[in-house]
Amino acid sequence: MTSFKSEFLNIMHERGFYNQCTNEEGFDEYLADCEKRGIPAVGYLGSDPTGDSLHVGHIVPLMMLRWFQKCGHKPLTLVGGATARIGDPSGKDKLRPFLSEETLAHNVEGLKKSFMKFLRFGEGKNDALMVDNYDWFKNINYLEFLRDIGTCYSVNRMLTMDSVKSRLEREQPMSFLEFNYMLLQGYDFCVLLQKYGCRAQIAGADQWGNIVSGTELGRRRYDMELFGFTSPIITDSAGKKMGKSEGNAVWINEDKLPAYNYYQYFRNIGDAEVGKCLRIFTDLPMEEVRRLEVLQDKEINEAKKILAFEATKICRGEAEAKAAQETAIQTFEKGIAGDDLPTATGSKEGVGVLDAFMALGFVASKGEARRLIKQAGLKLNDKVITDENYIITETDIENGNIKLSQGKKKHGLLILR
RNA sequence: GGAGGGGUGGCAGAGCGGUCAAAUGCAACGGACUGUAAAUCCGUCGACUUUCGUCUACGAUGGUUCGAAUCCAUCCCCCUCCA
Repeated sequence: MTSFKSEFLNIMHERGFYNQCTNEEGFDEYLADCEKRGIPAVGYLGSDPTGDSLHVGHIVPLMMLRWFQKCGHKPLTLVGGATARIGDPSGKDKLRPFLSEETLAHNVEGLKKSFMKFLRFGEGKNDALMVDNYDWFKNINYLEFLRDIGTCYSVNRMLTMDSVKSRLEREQPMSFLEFNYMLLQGYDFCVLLQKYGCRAQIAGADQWGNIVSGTELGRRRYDMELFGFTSPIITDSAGKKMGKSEGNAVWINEDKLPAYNYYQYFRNIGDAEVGKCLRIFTDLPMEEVRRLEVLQDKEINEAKKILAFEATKICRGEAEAKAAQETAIQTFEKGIAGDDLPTATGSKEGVGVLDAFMALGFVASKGEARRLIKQAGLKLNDKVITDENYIITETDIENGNIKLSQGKKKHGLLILR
């Protein structure tokens, strides 16, 4: 096993966060030196506010930053207010739609909330700081920018960057606007270097090109070595990106997804993913991870519960995680309905089954509910519903609840009032 | 500015006057098997009512026709090449 001098890189390697580094030895030396002298190294993670919450796919670099902080270093979280106005061409075939000012402002707030779940912000020497690149880009002078920064970039080189090259190869259009994206991100890095002494950028593997853009600019323009460090893109055993549940993204912010659903996402993870997820999505010590990931067959469910609980705890807090877990145990193991299940309300006069499932949001239309009934996919208090015209009334209350289920995994409560 | 190509359901992508609610693939969902896993098999996959049926939908608006996603006109948007 490779051994690094710095605690941070050792952890990254051991937990499966390590994908690629611009200069492994140099970065290791730098970090080890900081750690030894008790001076925090400064590293940043950038994210464009193209949505109003991050989802599990974004957690990987966030967790890296979390460990970075735990190792005594100082994380910066950059919100790409400016870069979101451009659109990162990496991995995209099309120009992104422009976002309105209101949407951007709303998204920035959402992003900040997401960040705060994973890092400790404040004024202390290794507390995290939030910055927005719109602050330095909004008043930038185009001519100066071109002369200062543009001279450091060779178009020949830019054309070889993957984000650009793949577009050209697939004969997809790329606007000049997007072409400039890497200059902005490169410039960000250097601004943070000058303002905060930031020498490291941490991100997902898809950001490699943009990171290199920054390290090269740092060397050319400021004669400073910057480090880039990326995580692998986390995929499931089928090779698909993780982070979708029931066709929807698994959001970090609670207003986008209840803790119970968040918990269930991890509870339902594939066997093959358990070890990987324990390393990446939880803070559990490695001895514990190693113990859990070797569990087989039914026992692996215990590992999944711990994974789900620990992951939910980080993102939603311990109380929420406990409530979610309790509800899951009640619902799935004891067969009675837990309190944290999604609920819908209906009239005391009685509610048609089709409407009840609509109200819970389990089905998008009555037609869909009918189909599911034909397929024996809907249940009322664990009994398969066969009559689509059935009216649910108070006589259906069992154990104090009316439990509605779709398939085996989606459960909800109906409250009559 | 000139020439050409294109805009179809969550995505990809057929259809090119009726038999089109629209092939096929992916995704998604339900069932069987299981462990709230994976793989596999079966089924479903616009809306309303389910029995017939009705309505909305193939960039937008008009038109031709008994009948249009399919033809025509105008407009909007996208792409490629040339200048």
